[in-house]
Amino acid sequence: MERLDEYDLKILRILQKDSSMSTKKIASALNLTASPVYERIRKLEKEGYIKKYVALLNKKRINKPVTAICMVSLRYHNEGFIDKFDSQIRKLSEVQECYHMAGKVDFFLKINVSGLDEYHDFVRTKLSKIDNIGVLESYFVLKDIIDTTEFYF
Amino acid sequence: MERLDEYDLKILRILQKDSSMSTKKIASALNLTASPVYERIRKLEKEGYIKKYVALLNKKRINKPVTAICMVSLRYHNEGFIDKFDSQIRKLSEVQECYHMAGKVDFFLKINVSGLDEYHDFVRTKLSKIDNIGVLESYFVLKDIIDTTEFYF
DNA sequence: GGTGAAACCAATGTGCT
DNA sequence: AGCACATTGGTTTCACC
Repeated sequence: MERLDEYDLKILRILQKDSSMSTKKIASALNLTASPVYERIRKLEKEGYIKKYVALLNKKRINKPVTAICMVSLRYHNEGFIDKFDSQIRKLSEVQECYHMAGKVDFFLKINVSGLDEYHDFVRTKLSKIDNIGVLESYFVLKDIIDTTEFYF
Repeated sequence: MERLDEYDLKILRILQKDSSMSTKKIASALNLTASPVYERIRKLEKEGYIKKYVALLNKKRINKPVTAICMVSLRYHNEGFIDKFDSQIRKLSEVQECYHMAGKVDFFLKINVSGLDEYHDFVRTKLSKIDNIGVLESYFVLKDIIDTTEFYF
């Protein structure tokens, strides 16, 4: 599929809001029958538009109420050091997002923990043990204003 | 999560990795039958551990390859101004995450766009139109190192 | 590309242990 | 709490348009 038509876009918009909707229900929302919707969804999966289906959990309910944003800059910036940071940060399961950035800050991290004690422990025994960290600044989330996985199109 | 036993935790771990797994398949992974697994999943939904089920899309495939992190600080910090920022930022569909922070930076934003032109436009015609913004700093993602919705427990 | 029917199989509900 | 079985209803395929 080289290009998505309006039906495909609508299917993607629905599925990224609620993937538990049945093919039948999506079909009736689009004034189609189940078969073409079923085939389109399969195609969107196969061609990589849909990465995966997941359950989103309530972080407060599962005892990870504290979110921190952490900005990291390395001391040295040759390729080896960046790759080394990459491979070490991937092992830290508290990190939900980590982006390599352009500019003064090298990495943004989003970290979920049960409380400040666990965060302290995370920084002390895990994050700060990674080689070559120059600057490390932590910020705590007071309130989630927007937190979605949807893309607008 | 005092009320959750090891089965519940395993179910949550599976569903946040892949919610398209059938009840039967989850059951056989836990050495159980479908009925108790089905009832546990219902309970986890009803009691708010599971917020929703969604499809995660491939941002490059759907033409939103550029991610920016934006740090915003307000000029004035009385309650009215914070609420006003809150209600105005929610209307901007490019923003996938927005957190109200403790400390020097007031808000972190994650923004997805099709390219730098669209980002320029977003900042010029939408973000900078919000009242009371003091500092606005943008950073661009070079590479996603970790980008998951899973919580580790 | 879409429709509708048929076969198949998972989700769901009940009753037993 | 879990298991087994029955029913409902969604998924998937396919012949036809």
